[in-house]
Amino acid sequence: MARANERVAGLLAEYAELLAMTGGDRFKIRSYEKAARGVGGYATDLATLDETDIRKIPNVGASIAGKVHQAVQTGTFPQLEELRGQIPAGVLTLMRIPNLGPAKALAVYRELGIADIDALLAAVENGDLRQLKGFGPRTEQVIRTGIELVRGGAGRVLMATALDLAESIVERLAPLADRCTYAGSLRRGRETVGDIDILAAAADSGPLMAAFVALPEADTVLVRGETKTSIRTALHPAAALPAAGTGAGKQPDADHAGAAGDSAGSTSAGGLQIDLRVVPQEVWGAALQYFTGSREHNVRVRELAVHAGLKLSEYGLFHAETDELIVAGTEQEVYERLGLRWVPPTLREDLGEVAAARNDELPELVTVDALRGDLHTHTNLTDGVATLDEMLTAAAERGYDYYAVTDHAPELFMQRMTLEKALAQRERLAELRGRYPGMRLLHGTELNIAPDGSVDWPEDVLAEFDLCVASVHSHFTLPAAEQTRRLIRACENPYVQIIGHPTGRLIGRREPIELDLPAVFEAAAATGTALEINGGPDRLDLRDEHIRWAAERGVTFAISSDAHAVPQLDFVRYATLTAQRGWLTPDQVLNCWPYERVLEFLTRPR
DNA sequence: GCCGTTTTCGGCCCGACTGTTTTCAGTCG
Repeated sequence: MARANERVAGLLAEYAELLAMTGGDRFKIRSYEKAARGVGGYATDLATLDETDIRKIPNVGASIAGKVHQAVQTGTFPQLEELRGQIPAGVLTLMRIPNLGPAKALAVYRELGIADIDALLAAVENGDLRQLKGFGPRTEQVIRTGIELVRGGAGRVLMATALDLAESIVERLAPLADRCTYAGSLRRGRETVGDIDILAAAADSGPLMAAFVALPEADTVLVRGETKTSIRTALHPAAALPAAGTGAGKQPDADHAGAAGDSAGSTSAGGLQIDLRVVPQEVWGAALQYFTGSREHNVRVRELAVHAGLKLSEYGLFHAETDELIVAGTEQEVYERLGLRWVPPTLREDLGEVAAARNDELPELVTVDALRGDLHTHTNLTDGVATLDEMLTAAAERGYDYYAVTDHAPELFMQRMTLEKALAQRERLAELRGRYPGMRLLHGTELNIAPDGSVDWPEDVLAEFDLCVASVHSHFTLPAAEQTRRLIRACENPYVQIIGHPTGRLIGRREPIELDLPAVFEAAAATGTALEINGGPDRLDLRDEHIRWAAERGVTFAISSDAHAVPQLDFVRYATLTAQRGWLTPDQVLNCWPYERVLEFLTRPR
């Protein structure tokens, strides 16, 4: 089962939002937001803690510890229910619209009775919104485009959220099946998914279907059959925030692939459809291949079958004329009988993988196991919730050969970073070196790229860091030409070795900055500046197709967690899936290299 | 409501931007 931490963090964050709407004390609101981050980022499962231990979580004091304890036991706490009673859940969903915060959400609810996005759009269309104080024509337009952004991803959930849920369900169903796994776009590692497909092999589907509809996640049973059963998870405003995200507030949503659908929160798995299909063990491979997709990939593969006088379906590979079964047991057999190497699921998008499989030219894809270190992480010196020691201990447990701490730099004013703090951290890091004999410790920083492309701190300070990541954290709306110049200049900075989350997008919340991507990729390649693949579940930045473009131009990449808490070190998993979708091999990924080669990359004259 | 090499009160994440203002409120990173 998934940890209680994410669920409870969602409740605390929801309570903070409701407090913000009802005019609560702003420092109290901040406390709940911080507590939500502390709980979500805490390494230990809340379910195993008593109230005394809960108080040891950062930013959790006596009052919140009591509520957390109650929430673990009962799923909620009275003060939350009290506020839920005052504000309809739909009003919270309004806050997913960019530039629409608690004050404006409450205003449209109180003044116009608007409690969902549909009603808000209607009010924009008929001009009602303009009557409200503080709502002018510009606000109207901002809300209109914001609704488009949110709608674009409606009904889809982030890959990380879906993976957690799918793995948890597979774990519970597996004892009843010969084989059980998730398939579909989730297995292909897409950044968001519209539903979850679970496949099981069993002689008797009865017990599996019964267990499936009895899952606590099953709010509604949509279809109940012998071979296929579909459920829908409950809509719940609670998890309206990123599970272990770095900031409370807006909810990430979904991607470009927009589908019409309900307006439920998407970072939560609320309102998500889950299908379970049960097949005989003998056809496992054919069924898994079929239900993994993509549709386009399967069309291409079936085309090959037809040319060979065969036909392929979820039941197996057959002779076209005699209907004689040839193979169906494993995916490998299916692909091989068609003259193909087995195609990794992350490549199955009909983007050249079938031809590559036929010519034995598939890339040896990068894997999580191939990662030797993490080059973008934070601590509680800035906006992380774990100490340096805690992060290092967790990194060592992962078996990393090297690890970089890259806390924020002074120009991100809210983090109150100073040179003194950075230098003190560097000393502390030096003291800790002896404690981790197998892991090289790098002292880095995450710089801010100013609109003109310059970064924090003078050259002599930058020169003393082992590693500088540079990222865009402000001025997201400059024209493309200026943004392009900005990033190229950052690449040209001899002290900047990695560009962090290069496009700055937040899935479903913020569009990428406008860039001439080929120009930036060429600058990165020419200057030997690595581009990051950030594993934050709502970032995944660079994204899959951009990685491929950049790789074609000879760019080197860094697969980074950008962890702000111990559990978030796992975010490299999502970045790695994304890197696979960009066809990357370990040799193209900086942090798959041995330490000596990384050091050479970081220190070579530029 | 949390927190304390300022220890039980008085601070707390600061500054910029934007739209609707006539001096500021809301939102964001």
